[in-house]
Amino acid sequence: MPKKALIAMSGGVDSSVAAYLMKERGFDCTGITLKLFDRDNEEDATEKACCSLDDIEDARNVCRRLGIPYYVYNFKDSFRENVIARFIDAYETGRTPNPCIDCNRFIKFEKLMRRAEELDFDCVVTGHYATVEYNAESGRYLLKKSVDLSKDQSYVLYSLTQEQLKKTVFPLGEMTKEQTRALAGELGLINAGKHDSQDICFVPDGDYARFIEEYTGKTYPCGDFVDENGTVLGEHKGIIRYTVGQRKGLGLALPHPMYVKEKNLEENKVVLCDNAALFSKELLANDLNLIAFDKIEKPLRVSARVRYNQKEQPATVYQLDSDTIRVVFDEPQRAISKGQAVVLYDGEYVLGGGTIL
RNA sequence: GGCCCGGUGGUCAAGCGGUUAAGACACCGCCCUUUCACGGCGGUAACACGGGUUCGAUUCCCGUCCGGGUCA
Repeated sequence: MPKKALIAMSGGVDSSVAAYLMKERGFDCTGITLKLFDRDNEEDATEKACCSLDDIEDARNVCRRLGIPYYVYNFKDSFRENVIARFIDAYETGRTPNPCIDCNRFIKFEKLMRRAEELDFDCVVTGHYATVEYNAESGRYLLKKSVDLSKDQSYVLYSLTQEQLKKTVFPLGEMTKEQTRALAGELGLINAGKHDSQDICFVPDGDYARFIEEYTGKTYPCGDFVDENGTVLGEHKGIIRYTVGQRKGLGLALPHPMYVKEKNLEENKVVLCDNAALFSKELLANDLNLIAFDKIEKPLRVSARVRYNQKEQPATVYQLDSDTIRVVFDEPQRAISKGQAVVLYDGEYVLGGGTIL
């Protein structure tokens, strides 16, 4: 009796090849696409974002070619609740969310995984570039970077629990992106040349601030840009439009480039500074999820990232309580932003991570 | 009203009798990127106006207009 695999397919190359690989490995595969939201204007839905009709047609096409069943699951409600609402809330409270992490945490590996269990699937499969490895010694499932470090997505998967990792397969973890595309080409998959997704999937034009305003029907008032002394430098266009470390879009002509240092919600002010003032040495994070062990008993040396595309930085981690850690970097880090994730690594392994406070 | 100073791209700001009229910041595009950002590369864009002087005026002179300062 072959194991049953549920393949989460976006319509892109990666998950399509993942489906193929699982089939090759002898799994009884079923492809599905999550319908996460409705597009307002379908014409706008370029290949940049998922969930368009084209993407569903591509996924369906691939499944037909692979000879596996295909379904579309409607997860719009939970996506709205767990991803979009949290995304908006974060911006409204002065943080900078990472919706991809929430989508993995609450949708793909939570809601979808539960659905898969109900339907007696043995595992959930995605096209992420990362690897799950069982460690017999510790009896734990470990999350590891993909061999293609340039495409590694372990950062956005740090929230996976042992139960989730146990039932997760990432068939692309040992492949490079080039190999994936080449294989898709050999197989004649319709999306072999389709470009990678980017931007926030539910904000296809990249203007997330406009999305929030349209979605909520609110407008976010203008306020002052001030320097670190409180001197007014200009007017900002609504506090949701800025994130710590941001330079572009300020619209200010000053002698030097200026960056967002922090956002003051109470006074609706955005504080600016020069690049050097953006660095800080430590942070607190909650939403702690540890993968490699249950808790951090004593100060732990790690390398850590505070943003998706960042080189890891040496640091020491202290666990403060079951949900909170303190991370002290050896060298000050630039633009640590509330709402982004710190992810802790030991070499190729993800130890865990949390949401920056 | 008199006197003085200044008016160069969106902003700031070089320069000067003959230049492709710098640069910075902003803006736009591309690249990077399954978040937001950072970053890299490239791009659009200016001599207030009217007269002179000169072979030639952004540059010198004179007016006009507009700022700022100052003096009864």
